[in-house]
Order: sequence, then structure tokens, then C-alpha cells
Amino acid sequence: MNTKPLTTQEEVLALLRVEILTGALNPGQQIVQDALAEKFGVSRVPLREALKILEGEGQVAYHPHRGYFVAELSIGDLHEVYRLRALLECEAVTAAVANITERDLLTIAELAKKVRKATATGEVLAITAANRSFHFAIFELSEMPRLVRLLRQLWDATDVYRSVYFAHATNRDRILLEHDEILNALSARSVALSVRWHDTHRDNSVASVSAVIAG
Amino acid sequence: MNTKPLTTQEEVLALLRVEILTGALNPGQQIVQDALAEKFGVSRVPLREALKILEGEGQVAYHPHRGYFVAELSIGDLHEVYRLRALLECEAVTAAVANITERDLLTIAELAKKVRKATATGEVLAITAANRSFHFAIFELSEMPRLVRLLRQLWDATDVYRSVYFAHATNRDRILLEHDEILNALSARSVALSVRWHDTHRDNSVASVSAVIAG
DNA sequence: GCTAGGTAAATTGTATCCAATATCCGTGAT
DNA sequence: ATCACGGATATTGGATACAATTTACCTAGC
Repeated sequence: MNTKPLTTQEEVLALLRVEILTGALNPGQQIVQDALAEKFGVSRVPLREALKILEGEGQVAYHPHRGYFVAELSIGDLHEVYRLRALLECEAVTAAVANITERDLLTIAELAKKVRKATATGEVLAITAANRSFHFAIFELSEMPRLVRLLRQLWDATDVYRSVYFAHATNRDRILLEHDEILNALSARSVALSVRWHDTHRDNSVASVSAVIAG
Repeated sequence: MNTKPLTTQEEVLALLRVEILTGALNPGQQIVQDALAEKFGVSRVPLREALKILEGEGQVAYHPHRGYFVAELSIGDLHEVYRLRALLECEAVTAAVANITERDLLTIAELAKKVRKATATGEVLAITAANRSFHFAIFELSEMPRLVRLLRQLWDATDVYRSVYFAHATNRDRILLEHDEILNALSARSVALSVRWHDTHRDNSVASVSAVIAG
């Protein structure tokens, strides 16, 4: 399986996400196109197109003639995002349970295992990625592509803070347990339990993350 | 109140929306950048940046090295969009009722009147715009900007078909009545009634629109 | 007649260059 | 001392030119 050659804008987009995720670009900071383009070794055009994507996702704010700025997340924004996630993930999980097959369960169990493995290494970026794969594999089962797209946007908006969350060992341990519970609930085809555990999982997350923002 | 000079990409974005809305660009059709840029009298750069916005909104699909295509909406997509709207608008209306002031009610009544006026003229584009203003004025009262943003995306995705919907006189009459009911429910500060009427309003809409797509 | 390969045309992707705009700083007037 | 005005500078916005990729068509071979 050879990987297709990506366009420059796609590469730049991936790089930008990492920069934002790792905090190399801090929230509120202006993104100086010339400097970044040179740093990435590309011209400004693909960089700008990548920024437009992030603008659409709300990851950066755009002011005409002034430029792009990394989006800031107030404590109010954070709660709004999690409230919306609660609504939409409930829908996604409910639909997912209706569609789930034995094969899907195996796949998801496999992804849970990968989260565990990443957690063992302690690399925050790897944990974040594995965690995302796990959850979105479930959401995808809803077979509601637009719903999944909206969820991705909401997750992206808080990724920066979630990585801080993963930095704490106690959080990491709890996550693994909760993932197991989610898996159990899905195996039992229980909508109520699946949704409940997702809610718990999220509530724990928002509590820790808001502590980070407040602090 | 003088209007700021818009950047070219903003103008192009507005033009593109109209093109899609009016069906000058048909769903599924490729957007040939050179031709459109010439038609608009601009270079391809601002056109591409506008397209990237629409890509983020899901209004167009992008395939690297092949270009942008106007998004198609299957009957399944339509139902998904309306299902998501139901979830999110319920939340928005609930929050709105909690925040609404006398002043807000006057503003919304005024917007309802504008819809009525636009309906009298019969210009579909004007009706669409007025209708949007009315509904989003309500959603904005939720003071949940991200929620409003998601709703805008969902509305945009189906605007093409909604304009067909407005073309029928019977639909237009019913809309006006339903707007009045919504206004009454808001005045009474009733969450239950406000949500119920929004649901009714939407259900009538989806029924007509799906008839259009199916037919 | 049908398939495979290769070449040409069309279209998109990127880089470079120039124009337009906002911001910053200094000067002068009140 | 403070505010208003103006020009210099930095940064973004847009146009043009060129490179890369895909697609379609045509030819050769089976």
C-alpha cells in the first residue's frame, strides 16, 4: 500500500494542526504567513489555502487585511463545545448501536488496545491520535457522515487542551477503564449504557480541561 | 452606515453562494476555475480561497488535482441534515427562550413582518434571505455562537432545495402562519411550545423538500 | 473488436511578483 | 500632556506565470 503523494496544501494543513496542537502556535497569536511559509519551505499560497480550511473549522480566526490568529477558547466556549458534543454524540452512539456488527466490535477492541499501548509509551501526541481513532470508529458506525463531520470540528476545537489532559497519568488510567466500559456497553448492544458511559467519559474530560483553562 | 470595502474573496464567496442557490451551478457539476474566474472578472486565487470556505462548509467537494464539485444531496443526506437541525435547534430555542427580552420580541416581530413583505413580492431569493434572518435572530438569542455556526452550515447545505420550496404559494402561506405561532410561543416564554412549533415548521419543510428531490 | 500503452490537452497546484491595506511611530497643534 | 494627522513599514491580498497531475484520445498490438 503506497501512499499517494499529498499536495503541498495538505502537508501544510497537517503541519499546522501539529503546530497548534503542540502549542508551537499559541492561542491568540497571529500567524505571520511569510515566516511560517519559509519555515515550512513552501510559498504562501498553499499555506493560505490550508488556513482557509482551519478558518472554516473555527480553528483560526480571520480578519481581512490583518491576518489569521489562532483561536482562543474561553471557559464558556469550552462548555458550549462539550454541551454540543453531548447532544451530537448521544445521537451518534444511539445510531451506532443499531448498526454495530461483531466485526465492528473486534475493530473497536483493537483500537482500544492501541490506545492502551500508546498510553504506555506516554507520548501525548500518539495518545491523542489513538484516542480519536477509537471514538470516531464508533461515531462512524452511525452512518451519518455529516454528524461525524460536525463532531470532528468540535473535537478539533478542543484538541489543544485535551493534550494537556492526557499529560496527567491519573487521567490516562481512568480513560482506559472508561474505554473498556464503553466497549462492554456496545457489546451488550445497550443504547442507554453506551450513551451513559460516553457522558461520563466526557464529563470527566471537561472537568479536567476546564481546570487547565481556569488555572 | 457606510459599508466597508469587501475583499475580492468575500465578493466571490457571495457570488458563488448565489450561483449555487439559484442553480446556475448544478449539484454534481465540476467548477472549472478558469472559466468562473473569468466570468467573475477576477483571478483564480480569490476564487480558490472562497471555494475552500465552501469546502469547509460541505457545500462543495474537493478532489486533489481534479477540482471542486458542487455537493449533491441525496434523500438520505436531507433527512440527516434535518435530524441534526432538530437536535440543535431544540437546544438553541430552549436557550433563546431563557434569554429573550421584550426588545428582542419586537425585533423578531419586525423580521417576521419583513418575511411577509418579501412573500408578497414573490421574489424567491428575497424570501429565502428574510426567512433566514427571522430564524437566525431567534437562534442567536441562545448566545451560543458555535451552535449558531453549526446551524448555519446545516441550513446552507439545503438552501438550494429550500428555494424550490418557497416557489409554491401554498407553502409560503403556511410559513407565515407558523412564524406567527413561533412568535406567540416566544412571547409566552414557553420552551415547550416554541420547540414544538419549530419542529412542526421543519417537518412541513422536509416533507415538501424531499418531494422535490424524489420527484 | 478489444485492450494496453503512450502522448497531448485541459485543468489544477504552486511560486513569484506587485498592489492594497493596516499598523506603528513621530510630528505638530491645541 | 494629549490628541490628531501623516507618512513609513510591515503584512496581507490578488494577478500572472509556470509546473505538476489527471484525463481523454489515439495508436499499436493481440
